[in-house]
Amino acid sequence: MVEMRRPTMTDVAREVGVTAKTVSRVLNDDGPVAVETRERVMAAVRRLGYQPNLMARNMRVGARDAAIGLVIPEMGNPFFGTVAGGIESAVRARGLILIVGSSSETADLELSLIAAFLARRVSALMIVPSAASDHRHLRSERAAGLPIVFLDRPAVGLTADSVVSANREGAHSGVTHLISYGHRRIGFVGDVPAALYTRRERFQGYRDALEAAGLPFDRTLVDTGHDADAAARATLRLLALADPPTALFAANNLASMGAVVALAKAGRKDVALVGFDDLPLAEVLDPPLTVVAQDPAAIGVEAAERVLSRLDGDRSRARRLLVPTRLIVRGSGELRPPG
Amino acid sequence: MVEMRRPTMTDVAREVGVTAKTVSRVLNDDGPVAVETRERVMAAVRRLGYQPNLMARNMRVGARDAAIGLVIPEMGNPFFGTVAGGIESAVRARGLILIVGSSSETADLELSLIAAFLARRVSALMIVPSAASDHRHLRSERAAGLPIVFLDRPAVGLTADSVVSANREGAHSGVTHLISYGHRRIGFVGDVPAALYTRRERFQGYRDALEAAGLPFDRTLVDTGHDADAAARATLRLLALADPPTALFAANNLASMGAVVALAKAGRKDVALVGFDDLPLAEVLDPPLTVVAQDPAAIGVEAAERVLSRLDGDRSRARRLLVPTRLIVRGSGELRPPG
DNA sequence: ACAGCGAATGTCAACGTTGACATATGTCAA
DNA sequence: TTGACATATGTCAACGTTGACATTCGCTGT
Repeated sequence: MVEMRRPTMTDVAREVGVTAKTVSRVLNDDGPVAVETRERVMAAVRRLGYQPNLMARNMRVGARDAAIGLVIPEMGNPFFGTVAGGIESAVRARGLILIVGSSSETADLELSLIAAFLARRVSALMIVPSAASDHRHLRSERAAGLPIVFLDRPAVGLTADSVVSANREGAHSGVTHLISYGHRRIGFVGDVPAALYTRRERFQGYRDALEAAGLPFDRTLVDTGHDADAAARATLRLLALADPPTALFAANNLASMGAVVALAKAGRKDVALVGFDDLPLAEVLDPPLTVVAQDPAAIGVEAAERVLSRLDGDRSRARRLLVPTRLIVRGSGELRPPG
Repeated sequence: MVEMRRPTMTDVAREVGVTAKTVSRVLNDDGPVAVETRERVMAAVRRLGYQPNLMARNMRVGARDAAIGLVIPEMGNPFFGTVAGGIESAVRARGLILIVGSSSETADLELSLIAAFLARRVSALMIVPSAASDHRHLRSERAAGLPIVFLDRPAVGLTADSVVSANREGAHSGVTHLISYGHRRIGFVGDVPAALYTRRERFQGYRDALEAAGLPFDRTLVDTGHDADAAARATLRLLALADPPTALFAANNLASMGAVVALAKAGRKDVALVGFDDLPLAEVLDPPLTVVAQDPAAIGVEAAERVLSRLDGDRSRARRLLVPTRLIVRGSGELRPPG
């Protein structure tokens, strides 16, 4: 099998006996072309398996690629997958295509992904920033008119649109819910402190709720796990305290999974639990898991619409959009403290 | 704020007082450049915020884009998300970037995504085919040397590499497991028949297992649900039969979720269940869910390695790679039939 | 003193496509 | 018959980059 060079417009043109420009006219429905010529061109296109070269086209017309670059921390996490799905469905009608890269939650990879996207002249950037990243370097791009929207977490060092969950409010409502069922010692299981925006916001919501109820903040009730296993261990440490919590607030989906597993394995069906972010099968757990549900698809859709309106020339100032959360009451958050 | 034109190599060159070629040499570490010139060029690059234009570069050098196009049915489904994650991690070291599009399980969208990828001159295609698609149109690309690998489901009308789960074997082992616990009437809950490769294979594994055990095949025990809700309804229909199954085999993750939910809501903890594809939290369900686990990350990694070796010039004939499944015994599949 | 050489840089064309403009042919009204 | 005009096509250059080749300069060895 001979390795064939891919046909160009010129090849098609030669085949038909016209110039490349005529082929271009046919393919772009530009200018007048005789019906018969059009047909012969299309036939040659099919016969040769011609595929237009978007790189050359974009370069010639000085246009950016009809693609949107998306940076997420991990592909496997269904939260981000659903966000990406929301974006895709929202931009599809515009003929835009999504380029996705995962940063593994590192600033380095995030940076090189962004560079890769910029080198491909994407039409817009959508970024879920990793913990330690800084976005000052994007200022010149923003000045050049590139739409940049941040998702789930806001930009650092750059004024730009962002679409995030109502983290603080959501955490506040979840913790307040536990308090309303009589709990006074409520554990917090979340990500590594400080670094991550969502963790900070949700933690603040937790503290606000305690304070609003006149409950003391006890730092021994706060523990950390960056994945489900670590969260499970953190949960067990909290339960082993001399004066243990009667309820837990898990600040993200992995923390929730860890807490659920730890409670189940320890046979502790008496400990109340509210998770941030919904989980599949939460309703059939024992007890069914009460959660503060986010709406990842809506985050994606809203962010995509922000991008589209920027592409349409919206020059209004950058906005932060809060996507509301919803408390879903299922059982685990309505257990009362013993005694 | 003035909308700035993005700087080109020529702009950088003018700034430094050299020609574009010298800037090119600096940026590509090509040919000799005086240390001082190099430094001044780099300074100008930073000052202007110059980003190389990959489209122009690729066109000039006649190279394909260092990107891989991936078509999956849905972004939100964690199975495909994990597959994509596996691919990404495997190709990252090669500096390749992933372009993902979702076909929503339709042949039309799949086709237009593939066209979009080809127009961008991706270095390789990775495709999870949708139900009704045909891949004859890719023959010329394959002949031109483009690596094309199919995942989860094989190609139709095209000889190409594919990486799929050991569906038939896995289903066989799951059903055989149920049989070994004394079940003789085993229900099958899966996708819409016929169309989908995975459904066909798993169904065949189910039938093979019955036959190997000398059990009759009863078509009334086979029902269909294309999503979790539909699968839940299918499960309830099966349980309502005059002579109902004592065990169920759920042929994919959504079917499993539907079956789990239906059994839980109906309070039927006596019905045995084995699911195909693992679920998060399966271990803490009541009873814990026994599954035939796939390894989506491994599918992604294997497929990516296939692509990389093809890119490295491997011209051996197309292979189908089976990624083994693993029976994870947790409880739901070890319930014995009543009586 | 000078050929010979390597280092540093420049010139030019080309990748595939399309915008701007030019040309050729046919049609129709005056 | 002329010219005005629309239709159909062609020519040329340019997008930003880099390969091939040319030029300039200072240095070395003889």
